Amino acid sequence: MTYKRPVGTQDIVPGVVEEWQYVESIFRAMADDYGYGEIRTPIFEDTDLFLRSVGQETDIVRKEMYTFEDRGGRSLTLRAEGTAPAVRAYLENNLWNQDRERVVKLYYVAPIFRYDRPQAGRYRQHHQLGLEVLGSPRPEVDAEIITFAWNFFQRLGLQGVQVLLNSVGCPLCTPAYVQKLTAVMQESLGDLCADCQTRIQTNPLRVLDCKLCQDYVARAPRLADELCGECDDHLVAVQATLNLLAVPCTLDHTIVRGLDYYTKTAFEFRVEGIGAQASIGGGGRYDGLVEQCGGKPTPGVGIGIGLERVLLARRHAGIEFGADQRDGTFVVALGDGAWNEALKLCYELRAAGIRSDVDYRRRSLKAQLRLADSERYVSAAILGDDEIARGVVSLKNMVDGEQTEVSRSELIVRLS
RNA sequence: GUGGGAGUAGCUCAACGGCAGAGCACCUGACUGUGGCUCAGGGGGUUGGGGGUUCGAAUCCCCUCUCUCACCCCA
Repeated sequence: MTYKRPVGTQDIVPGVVEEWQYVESIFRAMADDYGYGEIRTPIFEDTDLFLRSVGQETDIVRKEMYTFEDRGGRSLTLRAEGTAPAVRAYLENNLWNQDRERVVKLYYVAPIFRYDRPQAGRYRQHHQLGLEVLGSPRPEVDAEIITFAWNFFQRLGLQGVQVLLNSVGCPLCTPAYVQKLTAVMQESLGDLCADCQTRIQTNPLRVLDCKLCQDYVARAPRLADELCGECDDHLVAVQATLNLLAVPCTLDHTIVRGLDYYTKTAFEFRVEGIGAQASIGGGGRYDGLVEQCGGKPTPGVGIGIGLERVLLARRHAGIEFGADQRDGTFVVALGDGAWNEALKLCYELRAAGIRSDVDYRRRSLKAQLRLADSERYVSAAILGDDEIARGVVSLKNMVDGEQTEVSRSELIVRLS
């Protein structure tokens, strides 16, 4: 083995890719039902897009981006996050169509790259199922995205999914809260963990979700209690809508998210049993991001769902996938003279939309039937000199072993 | 970036200083035109890589790579 896949990446091979396709298909079907359109953006973007949107002081920017220079000297970065590229594309393609209030609903299924140390549920290339709604400040939209994710997880059979909700305020109320928080934290600065001692300067809200410093966080005022009237109303309305739609959620004051662009609603979906990385989805509102990216002031909300973690959660929940479904007809040739005829029949079946194959190793009848069985064909069409002479095939059912003679002309109809 | 655990056949693992093995899988045959069950036989390995100690290393020591779990952080 000369080459190995890069650290933190994975090959998704036949046998496991089917469950990925299944989960993706549920997501796509639901996105369509909810009125979202798919957007596909480049796998890399100008580095600046991430620097300016995600935030200079976030871990993603500070130590996790896959940044490289192309031959033209441009600094590019592999997609570190889904929202910024979507917003960029929204502006660049004028999806808002000159109507600033137009509600544009986008979804994506895309690989995300972060230079992290891999562990359970964490990869350097992972995949996110994302939703973004641009143009609406309404709390019902926040609730729609959360409800979508909740229903998606239900549909996939995940039990015990926790929905954690919070508000990180807006430029009107957050700064005042940050001042209060900083003041309280300064009192016990020496007791905070090393990270928080710097965080309190660079990104004060992040202190709230530090696992080590929760004792001190508990003494500080809660952000949700310090919101301005508009942010408070918004949070209450999101909760009310979720309640209306029967989505259970818990207010959690430590949810602040790791990206700088969030305003008002911040939320996270967690599930136990898949390791330390328990978050299977997260997102929030970003009312300032579009403007920051050079557009007119436009509100937005979004979510990213971790595909690998959803798959992990399904496995942990004991959900079996793709048991032993059989389909198609394997063509078995008997005798040297039958191979060409078998090949022709195989292509006829394929052209008729019937899964089919032959044994290119031209082995014995026994070996061919074994192959048909292990490749999960539901039947085998046996062609020997005898059958060819009479214009028939011996059609063997691979489940019960019963065999009948079918004329070549009726075969396709019979199998369709 | 930091710390713990682990790398032996395609897979799961044994051998723990003395001839590298088992189960499963794969291939062939018993059954020369009938898969699964059974039985018999067969192919498969630079023991992750490099260096060192030793008469002798999968085994002990050092380095390195990878996997894995956790911290940090995120999906």
